[in-house]
Amino acid sequence: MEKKCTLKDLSKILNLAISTVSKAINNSPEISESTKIKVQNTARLYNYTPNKSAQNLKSKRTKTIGVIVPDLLSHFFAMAIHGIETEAHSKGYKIIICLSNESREKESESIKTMINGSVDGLIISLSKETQITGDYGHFEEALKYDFPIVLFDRTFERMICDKVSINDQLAAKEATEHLLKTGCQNIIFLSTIYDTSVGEKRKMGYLDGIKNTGIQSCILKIANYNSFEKLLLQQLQNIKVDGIVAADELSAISTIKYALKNSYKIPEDISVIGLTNGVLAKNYAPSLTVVDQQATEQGTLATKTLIKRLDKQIPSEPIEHILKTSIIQRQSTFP
Amino acid sequence: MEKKCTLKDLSKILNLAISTVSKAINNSPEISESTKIKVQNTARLYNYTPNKSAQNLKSKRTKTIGVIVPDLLSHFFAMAIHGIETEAHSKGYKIIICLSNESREKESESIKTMINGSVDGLIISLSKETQITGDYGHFEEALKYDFPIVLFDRTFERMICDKVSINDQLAAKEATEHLLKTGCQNIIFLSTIYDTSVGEKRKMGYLDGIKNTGIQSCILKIANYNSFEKLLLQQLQNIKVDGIVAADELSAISTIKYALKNSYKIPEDISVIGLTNGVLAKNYAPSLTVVDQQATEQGTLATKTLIKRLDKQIPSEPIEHILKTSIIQRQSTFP
DNA sequence: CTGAAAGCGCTTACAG
DNA sequence: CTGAAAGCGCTTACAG
Repeated sequence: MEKKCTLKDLSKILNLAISTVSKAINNSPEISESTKIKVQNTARLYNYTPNKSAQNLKSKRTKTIGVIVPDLLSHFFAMAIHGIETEAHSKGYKIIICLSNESREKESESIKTMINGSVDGLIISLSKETQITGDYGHFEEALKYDFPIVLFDRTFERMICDKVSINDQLAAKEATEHLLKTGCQNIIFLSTIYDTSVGEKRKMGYLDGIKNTGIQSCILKIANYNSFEKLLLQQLQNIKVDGIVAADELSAISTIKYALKNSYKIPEDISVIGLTNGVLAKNYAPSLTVVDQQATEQGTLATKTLIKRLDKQIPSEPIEHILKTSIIQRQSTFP
Repeated sequence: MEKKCTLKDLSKILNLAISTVSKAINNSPEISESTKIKVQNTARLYNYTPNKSAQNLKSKRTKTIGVIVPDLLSHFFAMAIHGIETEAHSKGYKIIICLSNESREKESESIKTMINGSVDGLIISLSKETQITGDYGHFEEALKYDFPIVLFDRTFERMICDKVSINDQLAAKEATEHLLKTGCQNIIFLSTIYDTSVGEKRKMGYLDGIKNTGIQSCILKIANYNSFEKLLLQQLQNIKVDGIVAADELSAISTIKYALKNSYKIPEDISVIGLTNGVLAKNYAPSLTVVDQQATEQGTLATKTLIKRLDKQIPSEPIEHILKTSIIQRQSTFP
């Protein structure tokens, strides 16, 4: 491995001071055209590129953003990160990704290793465990030093920092109202994520949606996909159901799958609406009507907000963005 | 924003030399137990954490790995990155992710910004454009300096570096043979990606598979999903077909969808096998038999190889790993 | 216009 | 056992 060329190497080769070489390379107006050209040419010749760690050490900025998400395999986070990366890249930032795997411990560890000069700011969607335990101690240090953090999607209202989210409660309410509009009279809420803040909000939205309609609320919690079919069938046989609001994409698709398998017609017997969009929703037969969670947009906006914060382009009070969701009408509900 | 505590700060507080403080914190045997304790306590008290950029500058190592992939939205890469992150994390490495968006330009840019002391090594899956143009000039500099690179999945045989991949041609051959084994006699190959290197290899594998079986080869190319149903039906009415090898996941799922819609039974009338695994394949009804591309495993192995290379635990000649693919038997083919 | 010097925050070989 | 000094590679205020 050849050694990388440094300013010092160039200065020796060119017989100039290191500082002169540095300025010439950075196109400082202090330096004469002729030496600039000379320096830049030999720099190119020797494939000189400035050492990032050294630059970061001086500038106290790394031009990288840390991202901590629960996982990458769910389409939502993959899309969000896509949005984050695209926006970051367009502003000259790189992103470092850490996965919390829904574990508070790993989230904590990631925060710790990233806030020590590895990144300029953090974009985080909270892990399930953090939300369940309600223990936000691992954010204390970062917040104490005013380390810039933007929370997105899975946020925590009492944390003082910038936030980007959708109104999950409203989204679920609109989903419920959509079913009402298409004529459903017995709408239940099905959730496999009832222990997250998002799951809770969506449930509340469902309750909002049926308020004053005379519909009896009914919430079907399913902890494990192994018992999905059994629990769903029990429910369908137990009370009349003609509409289901599912708290996420996979549970909505599973609902359709098992309902069809047991000879229910979708949407004739049961309309199904899901609370996130993804490949499954789009390509399933029947395709799934969903409330879009604006994954890419959340990522993009979180990044924009963070960079503005870093550039001190926004007032010091935390900003909270709430994105509008929209319903994508497909085949699992009546038009 | 309070200033972060540094060694210098601690040394002033403790009335010790910076070097002593540094050694005490790093548990050097040179330092007496008593001062170690004193130093470590006040370090904790002041929330001291070493500055990463400074450490990197000294050690010339960043303990981070750069990852460049074409996109994140395809399940394959999301899984691969999942594997990379998990393995990297377990070895104390962070990962920086850049997306090439299938563009050679962006790939090149990412390489350039990462090899300057931002990361210790690179894991890359080549962009489509790079593969089509065959222009690998942007790797020259990195290779010249023996910068550690591991290529995975979309590799380039003439590049001298470590590689991890599967044998696409063999995978398609095995898919075809799987259909033969289950009794199919009229097997066609369906592809929407016939213009990529991978698509070409899979087609070759199909041809390998039917060689010496007396089966008439038939390749159905579909350029656009808008005409998918029409072209598929034409084909099915035109000649007898009882088995379809689809070149990727979505085209396999679409095949099932439109076949079912037109009253063909899967697998009774037509068996379908797809060449990548993903959420769709797993959750569709019927679920799709696939040749698994070992996404996570490719990611994991690429990371292991890279870290071994960084630790100089492997001989200097490049290593090429070819992972065995395996068939995941599901409902779209007979057992 | 060029250069010497200080400093970013750390580590480590060397003295004492 | 403790500390002074050099150095990682860069930038920049200050002299000349």
